[in-house]
Amino acid sequence: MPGHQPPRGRRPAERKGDVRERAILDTCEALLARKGYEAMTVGDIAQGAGITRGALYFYYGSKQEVVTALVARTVEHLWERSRLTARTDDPREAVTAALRRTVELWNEHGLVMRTAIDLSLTVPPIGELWDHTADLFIAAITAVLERAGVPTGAAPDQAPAMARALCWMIERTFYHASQESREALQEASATCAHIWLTSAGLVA
Amino acid sequence: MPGHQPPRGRRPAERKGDVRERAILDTCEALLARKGYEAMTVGDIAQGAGITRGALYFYYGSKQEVVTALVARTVEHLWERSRLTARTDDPREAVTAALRRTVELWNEHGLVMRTAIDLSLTVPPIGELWDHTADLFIAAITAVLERAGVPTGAAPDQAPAMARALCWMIERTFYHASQESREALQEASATCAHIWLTSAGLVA
DNA sequence: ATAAAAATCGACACCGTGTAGACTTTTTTC
DNA sequence: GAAAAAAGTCTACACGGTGTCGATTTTTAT
Repeated sequence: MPGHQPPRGRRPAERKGDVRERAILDTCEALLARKGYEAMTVGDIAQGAGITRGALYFYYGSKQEVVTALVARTVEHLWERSRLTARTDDPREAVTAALRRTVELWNEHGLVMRTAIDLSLTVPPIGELWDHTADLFIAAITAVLERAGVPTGAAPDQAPAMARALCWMIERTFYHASQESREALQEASATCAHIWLTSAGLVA
Repeated sequence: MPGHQPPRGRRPAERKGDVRERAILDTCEALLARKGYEAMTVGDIAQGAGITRGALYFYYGSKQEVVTALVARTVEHLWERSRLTARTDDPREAVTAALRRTVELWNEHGLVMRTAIDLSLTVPPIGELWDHTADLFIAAITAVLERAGVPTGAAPDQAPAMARALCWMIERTFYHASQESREALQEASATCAHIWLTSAGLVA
């Protein structure tokens, strides 16, 4: 975790396999875009990465494992970005900042994010990854709601429950919009912002 | 469509195949609950319905077709229920009535509804079925919002766009809750009601 | 009763998966 | 820089699920 372990000499202490691994994940992402999860075969991925099926199984035990690794790589990115987001005291500003960031994430990683959502049910490790990601968002939304004066508590009309519903609204709305176009994503963002602000009592 | 064609004699003019078809769909639903879509095999369904794989292919061309038929049967039910819902003039009442109905639907058909959502991407006919269903809900929500004074128009903070976002919020929230318990569904309903009412301007 | 239509079966060919064992390349160690 | 170990790669195979075909039996209509 802390690591990086800058190679003692000045040349790459990078295993050949590390390069292959990245090639596999990149190919997987490309194929996901071109053919979709179902149609994509282990042979396809191997071929795209310039090796045979047999060799691929040296790295990953199944198609699911490959995709899980891809999702993990992407989701790592999301967490990174969340951590780096500037804190602000004004709830209104927090909402627009959060949604702007979300638009960026979906623009860059929409495909993998949609795949993660689709596979959450069937591939448990992906489900956990995505649940954790959602929890981060929910926590962030909860914080904003509370700062805006929505009471904390377990009741269905208090911050945590509302944050969960708003999170699902955003997830699903962006999920659909990201299949359409950048503009759709932009509008989706505006709509979500409006509902979020209204339900936080921040709109007269 | 109008039909029924009450059998001339007093015996069933019901093809043997009609019974089998129902048996297949019922078995499919049971297996979906027990093993999930991926794990369920055409052989399993056939066996459960008391026939061989070969015979099943006489009725349906693939596992996807079977599930599509099951979704169609269920969705038919949803449309039916929507049509029979009493019209009311008070928006507040309309919201609670709509959500009460939604809770009932998810209680009864949660499994198939979740399956339909999961397969919307990969099985186009199911995608169409579900899109159409969603459109009905969106139209209903739009109507309530407009009656509550939210302006009509294509802008992201006007009725149609908001209705879409609210629909996705409800879908996703209920999707998750229906995996938990009846109580979760009940609370989900309360939270959605609160956000819906607030964003319609119906909560002081 | 008989002919047509509907339903069922078993066998087969195909395709994707995952594993095993032999072989080659890269890295480490002395 | 040679030998040993580790990492990487390949081909071949066995398995399981799919969808199709032609033969056969059962049901329905006349």
